[in-house]
Amino acid sequence: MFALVDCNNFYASCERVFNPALRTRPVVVLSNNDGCIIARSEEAKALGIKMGTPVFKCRDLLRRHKVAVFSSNYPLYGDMSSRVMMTPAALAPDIELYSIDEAFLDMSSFGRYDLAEYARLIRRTVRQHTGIPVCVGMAPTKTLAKVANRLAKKNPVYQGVCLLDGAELIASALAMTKVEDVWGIGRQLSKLLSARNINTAADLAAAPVPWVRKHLHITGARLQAELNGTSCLPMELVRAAKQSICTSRSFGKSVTTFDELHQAVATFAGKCAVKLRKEQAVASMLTLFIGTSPFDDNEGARYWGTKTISLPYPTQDSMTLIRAAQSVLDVLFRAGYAYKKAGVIVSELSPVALAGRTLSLFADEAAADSEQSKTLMQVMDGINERYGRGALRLASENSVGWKPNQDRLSPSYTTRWSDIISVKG
DNA sequence: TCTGGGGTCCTAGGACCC
DNA sequence: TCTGGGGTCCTAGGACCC
Repeated sequence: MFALVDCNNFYASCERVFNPALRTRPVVVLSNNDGCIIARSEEAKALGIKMGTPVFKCRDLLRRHKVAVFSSNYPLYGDMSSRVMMTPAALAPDIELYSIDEAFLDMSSFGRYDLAEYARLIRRTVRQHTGIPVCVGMAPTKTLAKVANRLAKKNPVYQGVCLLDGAELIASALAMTKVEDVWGIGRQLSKLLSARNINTAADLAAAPVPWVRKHLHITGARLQAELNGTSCLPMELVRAAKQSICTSRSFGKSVTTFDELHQAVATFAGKCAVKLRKEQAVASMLTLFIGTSPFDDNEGARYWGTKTISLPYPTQDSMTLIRAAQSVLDVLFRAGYAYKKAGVIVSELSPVALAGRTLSLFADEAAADSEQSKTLMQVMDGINERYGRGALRLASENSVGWKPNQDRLSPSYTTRWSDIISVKG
């Protein structure tokens, strides 16, 4: 058996924990740059606000119903996530942290327990320890645990806990679940399926296996088996090493000058370097992309440029990565456009422990970050760890011209002393 | 005026190897 | 008449997840 513990309306719930006055108000949280709505409390959902709606399209509705609107506060959500996960981690032998607000638990050794009662214990304890409401779904496969969790969320009769532990229960759960709500079935596949009159999870479970294998490929075949009770997706107890790391942002206002774009690109490359060091990895490739708004009606005003280069050697050094990104910008930049977004991706990652083993073909070229670079980066990370992000940065990292909008940011209640003090004051 | 960010996996086809 | 077998790597594109 697998359990899926999934936080309810996670970002909105995080905002509520430290602001009880919000408990009776609809709450929404915005994407970076305050563009779209990406989290909604139940009340906000009831107002008909859809996931991903651009704020400017529902500004009136938000005002009319006195919806509390927040910029996204990732330091807060990330920290709350790790607090939430401590409880299920303590209550089950194995946990897979699946996303910021979800975890799978291995319940296979709980044969002698009342599983529904245990699920209620998990739910109650998370709520008590963190203030975050969660739902728990349990079933013989991960995909069915997802189905169970969804039912627990949607239907109040479950009171936040749904256990699917028999053929009949599973069959009726599948019949109640639309195929597009199944984990792994997105917009395109559900279109394909409905054209074949496959409309519920039960229909998909019963569809001819060769047809599923042909049109939904190996992932779809696995999914179908999971719906039929055969577990194909094992617990993944250690997070796999990252294959790529991306830092990208939309800009608060259009950027037209090379200098401002240059600073943005340097900042993103610098952030990628920090993430690389945190991951204890080095990168061999770097991709830069820059672009205008894709929503501009004037097609001549649109531009999207992207280019990937090999780095001189696998590196996690901020200066090397920033210089590389800037050299790509020299190639991609076109004057006369109103840039709205840029990003840096580092890829071909390998563990830092392996770096430096490969020598350069040309003896006089460096093949890895120097000892000096390593020490310098260590000092920089240490200072920023102690005095806060951005306390020490390279001169080219600058956010004056392109800073994303973040007008409705809540305090970082759990990670920043200065924010708490200002709240009190 | 105004539209997110960060990831993964799979397939198909071409090109190549011995 | 008849023309091998077994692979890898790379890339672009598509689909999905939260």
